[in-house]
Amino acid sequence: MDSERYNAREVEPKWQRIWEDRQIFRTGNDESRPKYYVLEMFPYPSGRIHMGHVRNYTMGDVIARYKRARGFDVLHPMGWDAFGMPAENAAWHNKSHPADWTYANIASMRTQLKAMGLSLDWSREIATCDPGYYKHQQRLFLDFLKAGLVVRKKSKVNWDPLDHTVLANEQVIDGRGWRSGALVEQRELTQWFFKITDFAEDLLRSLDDMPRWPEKVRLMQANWIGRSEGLSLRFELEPAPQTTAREIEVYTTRPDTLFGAKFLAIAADHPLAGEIARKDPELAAFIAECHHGGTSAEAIETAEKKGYDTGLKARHPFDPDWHLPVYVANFVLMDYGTGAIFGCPAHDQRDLDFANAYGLGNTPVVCPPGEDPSTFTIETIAYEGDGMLIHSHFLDGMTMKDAKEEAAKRLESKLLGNRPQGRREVRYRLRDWGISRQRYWGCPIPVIHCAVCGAVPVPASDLPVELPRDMSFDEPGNPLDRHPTWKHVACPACGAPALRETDTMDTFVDSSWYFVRFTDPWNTAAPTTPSVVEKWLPVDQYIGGIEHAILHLLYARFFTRAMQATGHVGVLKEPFAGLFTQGMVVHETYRAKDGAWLYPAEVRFDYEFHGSLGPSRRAFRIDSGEEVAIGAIEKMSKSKKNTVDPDDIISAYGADTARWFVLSDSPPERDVIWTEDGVQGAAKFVQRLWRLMGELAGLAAPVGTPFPGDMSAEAAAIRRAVHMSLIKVEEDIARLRFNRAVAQIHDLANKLSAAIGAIESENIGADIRATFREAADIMVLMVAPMMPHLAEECWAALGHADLAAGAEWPIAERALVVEDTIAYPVQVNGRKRADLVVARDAGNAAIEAAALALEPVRRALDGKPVKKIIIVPQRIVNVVA
RNA sequence: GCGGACGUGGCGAAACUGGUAGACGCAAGGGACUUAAAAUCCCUCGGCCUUUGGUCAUACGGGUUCGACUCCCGUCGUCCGCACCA
Repeated sequence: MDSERYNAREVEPKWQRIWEDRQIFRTGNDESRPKYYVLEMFPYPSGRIHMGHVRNYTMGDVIARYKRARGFDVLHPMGWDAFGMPAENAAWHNKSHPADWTYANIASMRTQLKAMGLSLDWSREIATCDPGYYKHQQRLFLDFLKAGLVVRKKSKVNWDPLDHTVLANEQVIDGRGWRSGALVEQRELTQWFFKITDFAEDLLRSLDDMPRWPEKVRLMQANWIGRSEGLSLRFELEPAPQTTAREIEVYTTRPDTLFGAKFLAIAADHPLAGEIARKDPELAAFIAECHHGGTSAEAIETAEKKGYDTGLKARHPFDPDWHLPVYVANFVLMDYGTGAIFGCPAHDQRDLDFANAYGLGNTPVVCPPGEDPSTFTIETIAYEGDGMLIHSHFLDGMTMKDAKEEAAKRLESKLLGNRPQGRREVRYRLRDWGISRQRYWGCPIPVIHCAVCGAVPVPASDLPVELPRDMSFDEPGNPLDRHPTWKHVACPACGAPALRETDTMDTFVDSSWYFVRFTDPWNTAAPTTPSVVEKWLPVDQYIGGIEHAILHLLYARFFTRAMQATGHVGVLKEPFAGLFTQGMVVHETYRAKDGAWLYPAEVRFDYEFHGSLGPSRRAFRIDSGEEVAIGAIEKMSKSKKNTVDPDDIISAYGADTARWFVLSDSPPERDVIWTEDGVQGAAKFVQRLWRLMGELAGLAAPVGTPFPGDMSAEAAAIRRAVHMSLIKVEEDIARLRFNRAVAQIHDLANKLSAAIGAIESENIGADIRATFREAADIMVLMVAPMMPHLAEECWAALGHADLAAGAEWPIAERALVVEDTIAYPVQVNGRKRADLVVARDAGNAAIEAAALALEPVRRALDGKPVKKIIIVPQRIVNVVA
């Protein structure tokens, strides 16, 4: 028998070359087969792929190859998210140019990806740093500008003092820059914004219509958009010397609690606070103090509620003689609502904390169910739930909902200064997307600033505004701004000397439309070809990390809408019909006595036994023998040295082994633990499958042999197992449950090995030979999406002249898996006691009689009378005694 | 604080719509082959007991049901997101 080992190192490049020569993964734009667009989030070209990429791209590739086999016209492209700060940092450290650094990284990562055997259409490759790409992005910017979707406004921005750049709110995590980790400062700058808030309602509402997105992601986006329905309400101020202002506008979602109001509070940044502070140094000092408060989670958590009494008095809207004090308070935010609130201590914890600190008291106006309104009081814990209105005049006895409605209605029809005093309003937490970045390595914003004409768009014919090549990166700040000539241009409108915008776009802009560009990357005249976009979008299956649940995915959803509004996309709205967020690749950490982290390759393991406690595992340094602490299993990171380089795995075991392993152990949405044992297990299975297919090739009938008329029971049983596996693997791949598909294939391999073992005679029947032919072919085609190289090699060994990658998916014969007997587990009082095999068409009476006749059932019944017998067809029999 | 997810052998896990808990794999132990090793093949592998059987067991405590890993209530723990959003 052929005992040759499968040599992935030789075989894999061979098939990769053949695939490439025959261009079988090229996708045209004018086929009529049903389309399927698979996309994995494109990588940042850091220089090396990591295991996370391997997992991500393998999953997408399995789907792409499977869908191709099922007759779909599959689009599966790849590109590079190539702008961003690491290139500039590298330029600064190594004196290399960001473009050179980036393109060199792309070249080496492309080689690595190709070694994985991914079925990608490389003819559509794009890099966002390529002028041929960002030219179109600038065009989109200008079209958005014309459509009113871009605005320039002065605003307070999050300034990252380490990266010298502006960050979007989404990029500030716990008060720190998402990349640098530096404490973010507030600065006032004039910035370009995309008006994502114009689409807030639609972005929120459409989430309900995205069944193939994880619930978790939709929820995160909904929370982020943060819709609230409330009332804008103006309080009249008593005349006072501090200010000429006659009113304060607050925003509230709880107009039902107006009769519980004890104070008004405005933000430290509120214009009125600023006005009063000019004449009131004590208030000025208080405002300054508010600004110094940290924005970190801990700082907010522990921050005391503090306020400053302005001395102003506001009139209660339902009782002009009722005056409320007006405070400046540290817990009121200027950038939400109107920057002012009314405080109802009994029903808002923050207000209660504040009221208790300043002795303002509280009046409960909502009585929880089951409480006695006459005795219900609030001390230190506010009641924020539903209930019945009390102490509230005309609202008394109403539910919260009715009271909100009634209060809103009255305030809408009540006039203050010729305008309704209250106005219903929907507010969002979502802010406009600030895209200006003070960096070199990004897409230039195509605008020229003219002293006379203002901000003038660069004419479309002048695009792209290209980044200058001759740069220096030895100082902090924006290199483009320091360039001696680049920014000096003539105003396109009046011809006078003018200055280019030197800010570049947030790199999230680049990734907000790349999936659209992939549909027709050859169009040099326009960003998209709408008819082609129509054909391919939406992406049928998008796969990437959960870390992009909010930022990237929300921006891309916005962009699709904005592109639709500007005619670059047709009727489509949602870019990603199906979203899958895969888990991370994690690994144990190892730490020496001196605290140094060690690579997995520097450690060996021993097992010790402690009786029933099970084995314990210890780790030792290979070089010194010193014992090493086995640490937590964590996301692979260079700093903790718990990384495994895909290149090493591929050269040691082959791409198929790596692919098989990342698919096999854990459900794809969960983290997978990378272990050396696991990889070896995968490698062993590669060899085992190769041997098994070799054995079957020797026993199987030639390709194309029909089944004989007479099939033995053995042959029928094998066919049943094969087709059962096929059905399950189809279901599992369709639902992205790759770990189950892997288990199923293992199982079938076990069964086929057993079948071969059971057949020892020299003269194997024609039925068995034909069955083995079918079994081997189906097995190989099922494995092909996951281990494509091994599949090709087996396919050829099995006598096929064509490519497995081009073969059609086998047709599962469902009739085969139906058995003519059914094995029922028989329970007595819900506890399994016996098995019962009956004919498929046996009636209930026959099943009951047979079940009661079983010896273990009689024993379990122990003479007790049977109350009833439950028979669930095809499932179970339960005898209730 | 608010919202969400999760909790099953030594480990990763599986279990369909409420129907045989632990498929499949890893690790481990025993055996075969071998001068030896690797590779390969076979057997065992949740706990306990009086072991052709019984009993307990899906974080813990209750409930619904003929039947619960699955549904409901409560407790504990872990992880994730948001966070003074009025």
